[in-house]
Amino acid sequence: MAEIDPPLRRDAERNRQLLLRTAYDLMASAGLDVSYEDIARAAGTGMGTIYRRFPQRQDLLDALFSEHIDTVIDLAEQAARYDDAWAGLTWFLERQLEIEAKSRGLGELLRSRNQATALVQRAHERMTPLVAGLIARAVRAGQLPAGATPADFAAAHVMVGGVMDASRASAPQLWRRALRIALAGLRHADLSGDSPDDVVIDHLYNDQKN
Amino acid sequence: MAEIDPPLRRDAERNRQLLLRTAYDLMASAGLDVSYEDIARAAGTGMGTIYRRFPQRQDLLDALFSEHIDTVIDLAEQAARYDDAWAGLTWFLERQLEIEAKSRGLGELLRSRNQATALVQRAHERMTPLVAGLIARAVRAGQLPAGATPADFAAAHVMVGGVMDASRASAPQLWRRALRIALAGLRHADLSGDSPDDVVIDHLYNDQKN
DNA sequence: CCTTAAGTGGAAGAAAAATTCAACTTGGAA
DNA sequence: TTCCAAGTTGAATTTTTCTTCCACTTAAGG
Repeated sequence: MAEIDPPLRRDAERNRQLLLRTAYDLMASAGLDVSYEDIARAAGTGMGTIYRRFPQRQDLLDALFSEHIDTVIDLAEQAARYDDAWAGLTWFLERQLEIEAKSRGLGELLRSRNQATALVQRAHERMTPLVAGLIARAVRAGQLPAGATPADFAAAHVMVGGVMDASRASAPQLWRRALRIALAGLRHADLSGDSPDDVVIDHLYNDQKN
Repeated sequence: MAEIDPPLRRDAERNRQLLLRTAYDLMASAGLDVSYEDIARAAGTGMGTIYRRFPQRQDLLDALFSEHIDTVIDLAEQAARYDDAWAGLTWFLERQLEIEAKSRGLGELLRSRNQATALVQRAHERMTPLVAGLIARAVRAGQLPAGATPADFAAAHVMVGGVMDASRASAPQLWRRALRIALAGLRHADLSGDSPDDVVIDHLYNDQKN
C-alpha cells in the first residue's frame, strides 16, 4: 500500500531535525502562525530546504506535533484507568493544560480543528470515548451533575485555554485559577437542560477564525 | 481645547455613515480583522474614501463601537443598582454576552486590549469599580467565596467568550451552557488561594495574539 | 451660474509573506 | 576518485493587504 520512501541523505536528515526543533521552539512561544521564512532563518537554512521537506504547512505540523499528541492520548488512557472518575478527569485536564502552557502552538492545535485536521481529529476520536466513560462514571458516582457530556469537558478545556492564551505574557499561572473555576463549574452547574446529544465535541474544537 | 472641525459635506457624511454601517455588519460576522478593501467594496466606495475618513484603524473602531461600549457601561451601572449583588453580576454578564453574540467584532474588542486601546481601557476603568463593588457585596452576602476578585469575573467573561467564538458557526447557543458552568464555578470554586491583588483585570483583557 | 474647497475613485507603489526555480553543492555508491 | 542523484541556496515571482496619490467630480456659498 504505502510506498516506503528511501531514507534521507545524512545532511538532509540533519537539516530536517534542525528545522523541526527550530519550528517547535518558535511555535512554542509565538503560536502556530510562524512564517516559513522565520523558521528557515532561525534554523540557518534556505527557504528552499523547508519547502522541499514540508511542501504543505500540514506536513510540518504533522511531523512536529504527532508525538506530542500521542502523549496527550496517553494521558487520556491513563486517566481512564483511575478508580475515582472525577480524579481522573481533573488529572487529565490539568496535565493537558500544563503541556499547553509549555507550548502555545500545541495548545492552539489541540483546541482547533482546521489546522492539522487528520491528526487532531484522530486524537479526538481516540479520547472522546475515554472521556465519555469517565464522565458517565462520575455522574453515576454523584461527582458530576446528571446531563454532563464530553462536550462540557471540552468546554472547560477551551475556557481555560482561552484564559491561558490571553494571559500568557502577563500572568503565566493565571490559568490555574481559571481551571479551578471551570472544574467547580462542571461539578455544580445545572447541566440537565438543553444541548443534549446534538452537541458534539466538534462544535467546540472547531471553526478557528474563519 | 478641542478644535471643532467643520461639519462634513452632505455626500461625505452620507458615505461616512454608509461605511460605518457596512463595517459594522462585516465585523459582526467576521470579526475585527476585516480589510479596508473589503469594507470599501461592500460599501461601494473607493479605497480613498475610507482612508480619508478613517486614516487609522483605531479611528474606525472608535467611531464604530463607542456607542455600543457605552451601552455596556450602562449595563454595568444598572447591575450595580441591584439589591441582590449576585443577581446583578449574572444579569450583567449575560446581557454583555448576548450583545457579543450579536457582534463578533464587539466581542473581540471587549475582550482584547490592543485593538482600540483608549476606548476599551476607559470602559474597563468605568466598569471595574462597579463590578468590584458587586463582588464585595456578593462575598459579604455569602453568594461568592471569599477571595473572589474582579479578575475572576473577567476570567468568566473571557472563558465564555472563548467558547462563543469557537462555536459561533456550528452551535450558536452553546455559550449559554458555558455561562452556566462559569457562573457555577465562580460560586463554588476555592478562590482564596494565590493571585490576590497583583492579578489585575488587565492581565486578562490583554495580549491578543502578538 | 461659477468657483472652489472638499470629496472621490481607483490605479500605483510599498510591505510582508508564500512559493518557485535554476544554478550550485555534496554525500555516498561504484 | 569519479560521478550524479539528492540536496541546498537565495534571488525572483506571485499573492495579499496596506497605503498613498492625483486627476476628476461635486456640494454649496456668492
